[in-house]
Amino acid sequence: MEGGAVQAELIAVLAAVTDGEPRVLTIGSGYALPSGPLEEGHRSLQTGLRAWVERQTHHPLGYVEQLYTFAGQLPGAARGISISYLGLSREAMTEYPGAEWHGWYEYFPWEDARHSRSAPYVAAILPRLRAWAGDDAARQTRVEGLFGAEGWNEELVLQRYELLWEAALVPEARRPHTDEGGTVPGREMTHDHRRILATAIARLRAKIKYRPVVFELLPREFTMLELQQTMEALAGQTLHKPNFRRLIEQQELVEETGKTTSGLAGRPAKLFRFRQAVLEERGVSGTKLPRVK
Amino acid sequence: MEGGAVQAELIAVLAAVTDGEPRVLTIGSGYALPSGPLEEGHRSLQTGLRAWVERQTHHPLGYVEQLYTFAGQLPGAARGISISYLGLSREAMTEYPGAEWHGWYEYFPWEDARHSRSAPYVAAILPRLRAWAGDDAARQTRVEGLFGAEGWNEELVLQRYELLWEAALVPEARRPHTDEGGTVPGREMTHDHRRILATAIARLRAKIKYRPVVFELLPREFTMLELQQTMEALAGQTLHKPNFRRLIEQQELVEETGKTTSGLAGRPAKLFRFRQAVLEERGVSGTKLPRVK
DNA sequence: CCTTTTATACTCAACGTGAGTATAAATCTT
DNA sequence: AAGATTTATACTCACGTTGAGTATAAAAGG
Repeated sequence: MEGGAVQAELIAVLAAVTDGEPRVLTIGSGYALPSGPLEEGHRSLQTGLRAWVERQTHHPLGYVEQLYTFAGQLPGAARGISISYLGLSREAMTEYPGAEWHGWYEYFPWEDARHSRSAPYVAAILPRLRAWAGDDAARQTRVEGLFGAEGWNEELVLQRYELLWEAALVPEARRPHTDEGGTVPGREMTHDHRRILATAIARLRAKIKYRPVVFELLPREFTMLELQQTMEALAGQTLHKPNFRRLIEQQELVEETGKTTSGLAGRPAKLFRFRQAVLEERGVSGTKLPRVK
Repeated sequence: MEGGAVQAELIAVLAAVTDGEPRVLTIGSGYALPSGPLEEGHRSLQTGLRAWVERQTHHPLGYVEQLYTFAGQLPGAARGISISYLGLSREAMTEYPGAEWHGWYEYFPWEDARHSRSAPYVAAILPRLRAWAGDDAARQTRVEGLFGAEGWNEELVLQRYELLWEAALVPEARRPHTDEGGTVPGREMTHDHRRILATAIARLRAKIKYRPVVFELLPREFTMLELQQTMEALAGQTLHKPNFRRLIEQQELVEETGKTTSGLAGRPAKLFRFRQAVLEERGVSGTKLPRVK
């Protein structure tokens, strides 16, 4: 056979939102993402991925989309290809030993800008990045653009992580694995898994704005506040309540169920469900080009 | 070694726009995309891709982004993984034997909606799709949503191709390779290559709206009309001239060079170039969420 | 009964977008 | 050379979307 055959590793980022916290399913005490090699029996890449996730976590896999493929070091020192996926789940519960859900801001504390929760982390990171940048104008532009005061862009999760890697401020960037000079707060992961998680968060933050995927994370019936808080958890940003409501309504994404909540403090909230039509109707797409005729 | 090792095929869609036509670089008389297996010597996937494209077409590879990875049938009957890429090029010229540029609407004639050029193709396709859909409501919804009269969405290139495949209206869907019942106009390609091209077109049509990638396709200096016609060629749509101009100006993507065209009919046009700052700066991202504070 | 809490409705200015019109400055035609 | 043609560029106006803030409704809690 010509050309070198390689191992193909399948890696899953399975996300859920519970109690207003976005979580990710991990193995190895939060140190790794569910993953395993593509095997002969797998009829497709997604089939293989599902098999591995269910074997390692006993958690079913619903909505799935591909993230990225890259060549890298695989477990076992072999060179191979890693193919990563993002999955969305409604519940973050598991009894299976070894499988744990972790809040994803444990891994990226600087990414949770709700009520300036990330402010202290950013404040601690910035001087270290500036020191690293020194007189290099290109580095300065990147540092200020990604972590600087004006205009935090919540979609640039991966770029921020990669900048911290380049500046050797995350443990994964240290070879050999020393803590000399110190690193930045945030849970570490094996291999490239934290980078893959960053890619997943970035993708999800971008996607919720133009495709109705939040639905995959919510129960069938929910209140406006639950919907908003789920979005806020993902985006790491607080949203303007009346305008959020208006946005959802004018897009006709949801419909009333007729039921309301009860037993909680405050006025009862109407329960909504997503309109089935939306899930079928493809398209959407906000064109940004001034078409004619 | 545990787990089955597989072949990894790298496939490139290299696009350029010349004379108002978007073109794609092919081998095998327009029947295939440049491609080849990942080899031991390749330091990364992109390195491997570049090697193959240059070997097969002698064309250099500039801007490149990953498209999609899937498991499929590789040339030589082996099972393996295909990793596809989109590349952008400024010129569509090559002297190398076997390498040819082809207008991408040769492969998807129904996708060129400039001045209703695709209208006759759509008119021919629709009744055949409707016949295929029959009484199936789900099929009808898809047919009308993708090819129907109201609201042609130019980003759904892949979905339209896949629908034609399902309806067995493209030759690639016929096994064995017969023309019974007839197919729809449009150049055929080997394996999944036409599907990959569809993915590339869809990606590019989506991306030009929120990232300054057209620049990779234009010479360093260009007129507003050249910029507009390049966008129109990609989108397969005609655009409103004054509004297009306003859009470009208000986004501050370009700056005047001071020079103008000459020798051509009509009033001389100012020459523009892309602002260097844009290429660096840009986190861009138009948030669609009503953030607060 | 009044306070607190949460839900929901409404207002208004600023801005972006769709559509169309008007004017400027070249070349082309006869 | 004059007028027609072509292309470039500037301007207008209505309308819908968005950002920001305010007002009212309906429950639970003390």
